[in-house]
Amino acid sequence: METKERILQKSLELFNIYGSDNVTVRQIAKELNMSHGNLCYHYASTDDIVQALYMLLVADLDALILRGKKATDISLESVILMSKMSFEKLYEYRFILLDFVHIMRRIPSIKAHYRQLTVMRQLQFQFIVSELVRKGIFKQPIIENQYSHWIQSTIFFGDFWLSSAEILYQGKEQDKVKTYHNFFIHLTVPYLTEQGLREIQAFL
Amino acid sequence: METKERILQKSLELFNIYGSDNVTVRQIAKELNMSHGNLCYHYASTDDIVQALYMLLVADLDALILRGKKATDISLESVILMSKMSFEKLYEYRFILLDFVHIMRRIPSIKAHYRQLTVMRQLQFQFIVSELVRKGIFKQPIIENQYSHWIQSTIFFGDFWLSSAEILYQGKEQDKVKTYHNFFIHLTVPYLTEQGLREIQAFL
DNA sequence: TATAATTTAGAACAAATGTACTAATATTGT
DNA sequence: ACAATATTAGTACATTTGTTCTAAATTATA
Repeated sequence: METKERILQKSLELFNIYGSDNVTVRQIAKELNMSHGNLCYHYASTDDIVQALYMLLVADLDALILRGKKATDISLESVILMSKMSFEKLYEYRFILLDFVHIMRRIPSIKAHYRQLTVMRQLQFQFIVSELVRKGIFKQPIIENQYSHWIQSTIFFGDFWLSSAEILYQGKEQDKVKTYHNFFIHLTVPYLTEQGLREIQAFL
Repeated sequence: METKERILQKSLELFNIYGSDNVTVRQIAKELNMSHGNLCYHYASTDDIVQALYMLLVADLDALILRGKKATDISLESVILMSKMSFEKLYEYRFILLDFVHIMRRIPSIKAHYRQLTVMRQLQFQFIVSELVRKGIFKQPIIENQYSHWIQSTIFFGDFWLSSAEILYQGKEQDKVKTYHNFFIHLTVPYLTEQGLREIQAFL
C-alpha cells in the first residue's frame, strides 16, 4: 500500500514537470531508489499510473461538488468558491490537462469516463444557472439555449486554461491559478444582472 | 522541391490522423515509398517537418487576415466570415492544435513565434471590437477591460476548440468545423446590442 | 559529353524502452 | 516455527527510433 502511494506521488511530481509522455518507468523507479522491475510489479506501465492518478483527481473533484451540494443555498459566492477550489485541484494534477488529448487517445477508458463526467457536469451546471437566474443574479436568457452554450464554454475553459497558461502565461507561477480563475469570473460578467454585478465586485 | 512538398503533404496527413508524436520518419518514408535515409536528407527529424508545417499554417492565416483588412469596412458579417475561414484553416492543420502544448514544449522557436503572434492578434481584435462598438453592434463595455478579457477568451477558443472536439464531439466529422464555429458565434451574443442581435440571427 | 552537385537507397550502430523472467528477501497467517 | 504469499532487485531480450555513413543513381551545368 505504502509503496503504491509513493509511486503515485512521485509520478505526479514528474508528470507535472516533464509531461506524462516524457517520463518512463525507469525514471520514476530511479527517483524512488527502487528497481524498475519492482515498479512494474505494482504498475505494469505508466499508463496504469496515469489512470490511477486520473481516478484520484476525479474522486477529489467529486468530493468538492458533493460538499457544494450540502450547502443547500446556491449563491454567487458559493459558486465562485467552488470553482476556485476546482481550479486549484486541477492545478495539482495539471499534467492530465496539459496532456489531455494525448491521454484520452492513449487510454480509451479515461476518455469514456470523462465523456460521462461531462454530461453530469452539464446537468449540475444547468441546475446552478437556473437557480442563479431565479434569484436574479443571472439575466434571463436573451435567445434560446444561450446558457447551455455558456455552460459548455465554462467546461471548455476548465479543461484548457492550464494548456493556454503553459504557452502564454508569463507571471509568477504561484499566481497562475488566481489569474486564470479571475479570468474565468470575468467571463460571467455579461450574463449578470445589476444585482449580480454588485455582488461580483468583491471578487474582482 | 517536389519531394519536399510531397513529404510535407504526407506528413500533415499522418500527423492529423495519429498525432505528430506518434509518427516516425520511417513511417512517413514508407508511405511515400522512399528510404528514411532519403527523407532525413530533406528533413533531419519530424520536428523539422512540424516546424515547416507550422510556418505554412501561419502564412495561410496571415494571408486571411490581410485579405480581411483590404475590405476596409469591418462588419459583423466580415468578421464572422473571416473567423469561419480561420476555423477551416485550423482544421486543415489540426494536429498542431491537438498537440499544442507538446509541440510548444518540444520546439521553443515555435513557442516564441506563437507568443509574438498572440500579441499581434490581440491588437487586431482590439481594433475590430472598437469598430464594432462604434458602429453600435457591440455594447459599450460595462466594466473596465471587459473586452480585453473577451478577446483573450476568443483567442483561447480558437486555440483549443479542436482539442475539445477531439474528446467530446460525437457528430459527423464534416460538420465539426461548422458546429464549433457556430458555438463560437454564440459566445458573442451577450455582448451584442439590439441591432447586433438582429444582424446575427442570419448566422445562427 | 564530362564533371560536379544533388538526391536516393540501404546498411549499420547506439540509445532508450517495454516486457518478461529469475532469484532473493520480506511479510503474513496458521 | 514454517509454509505460503507478496515484494524487491537485477538481468536479459526484442523492438523501436534517431542518427550516421557509404555508395549508387540521378540531375544539372559547363
